[in-house]
Amino acid sequence: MIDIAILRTQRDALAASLARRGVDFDLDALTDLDERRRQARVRAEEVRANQKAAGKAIATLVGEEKAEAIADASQLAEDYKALIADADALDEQFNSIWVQLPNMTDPTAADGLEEEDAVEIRTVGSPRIFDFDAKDHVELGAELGVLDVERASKVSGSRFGFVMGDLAIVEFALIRYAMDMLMPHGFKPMIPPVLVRDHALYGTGFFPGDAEQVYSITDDDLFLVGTSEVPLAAFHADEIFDEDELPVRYAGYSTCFRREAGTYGKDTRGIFRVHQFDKVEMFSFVRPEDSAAEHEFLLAREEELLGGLELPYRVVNVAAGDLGSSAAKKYDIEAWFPSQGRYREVTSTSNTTDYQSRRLKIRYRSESGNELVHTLNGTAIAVGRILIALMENNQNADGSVQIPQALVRYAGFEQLTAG
RNA sequence: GGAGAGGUGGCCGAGCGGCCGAAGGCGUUCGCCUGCUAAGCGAAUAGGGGGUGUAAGCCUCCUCGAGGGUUCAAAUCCCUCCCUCUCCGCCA
Repeated sequence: MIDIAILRTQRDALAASLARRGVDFDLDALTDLDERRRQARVRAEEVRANQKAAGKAIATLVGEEKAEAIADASQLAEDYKALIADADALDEQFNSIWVQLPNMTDPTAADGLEEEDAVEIRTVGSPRIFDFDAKDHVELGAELGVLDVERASKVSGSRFGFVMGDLAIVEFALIRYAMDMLMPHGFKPMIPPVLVRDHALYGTGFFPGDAEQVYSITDDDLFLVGTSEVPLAAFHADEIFDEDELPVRYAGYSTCFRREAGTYGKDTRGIFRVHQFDKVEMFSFVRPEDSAAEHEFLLAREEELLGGLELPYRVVNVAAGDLGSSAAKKYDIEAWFPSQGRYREVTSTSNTTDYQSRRLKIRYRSESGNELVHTLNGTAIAVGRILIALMENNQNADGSVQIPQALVRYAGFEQLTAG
């Protein structure tokens, strides 16, 4: 949710921001509604103030005077009820529209509406040229006996996988690798709940917009998170930090659940796009003036992690129209996937400015009063896709897979081999 | 799943129809004092919306878990829901 003051004082900037996202909103109607709701509120409050004053006087009166005063106050109470109902209805009408507005777009976010409009910032490493027929991760995994998607579909349907044996150990290695890399930078390891209540999803901007991507446990009014960003952000809901506590950084490890509604026929092979995967997610709470730098900082951590795994990748600045509702700016890192012959997203880091903190009421005490913090998130390790990238990029002609040096100390072996 | 207790400001904790947005304590901040960062003294100290003002400020409304209700008046009474804790049962 963005600041309502922006509608009143920076309407042109808001209109420009929406235009860059390709979102169409009738701001004139919204401004009109905003004015009417405030007027209604003032009318109701005037009557309420009179009613309260009258009520206080009653306590000091007796007999007929008292009876008369009660009758008068009674009328005021009735009037107030009608007026406040009016004001509340207008508020509700306004808010239902307002929460749908996406975050203000950062001027440095790339122009364009589509995924393809992302602007490449840099490429690191280069795709490997194979002197043998490279296999994809499904084939490699099956032959090595470390990945089974066929049985997964028997058990759970499409878009699931069993990660097995040494490949499972590589996941554990990746997690520890990520934590060891992040902890020195002040990230606290967290294992959050993956079932959350709806306020956490509203607070992070996934509801109402992206509700169709979220698994719901209707019997208990709980929802499975698609990223630990959700519980990590909501962790500090309704709290006020002391300024010197900031920045607060977390590295959350959790399973992530996504319905992938509307992606039929897209990335259907293997575990590239699945309903369930594990991820280490970075999350930061910072002062507003620090968020742009923090965003670069998170990107730097992502590059450090990927670079350490020796994977070829490129960094892109995501187009305004492809940002999602809560991000003002977003960088994706795309690693090279040999079987697809192209770069695909493996991490994503967003500066959500005060969009989430406003909804979650996360503030800090500053000299000029309490202010909303800025929140940012970024993928440290999306396990499934990294496992694919490692297998496909580091495969040998005999179907074995080389483990990057940085992981060997955690995994305890240097290769994935059959048998 | 069964039985009970409770949800009040940064924290603890009183209040149980009107003088309560809320005693008292702790903490924090500012000032004073004391020949050292201790004690003591004084003051300030919840969040949010709206109006007005260049601003400091002033006015006003809402919030004592959430939402309804009773009443001229609700933290206080009634209803529904949520959450936490204790005991029992079950369980990784």
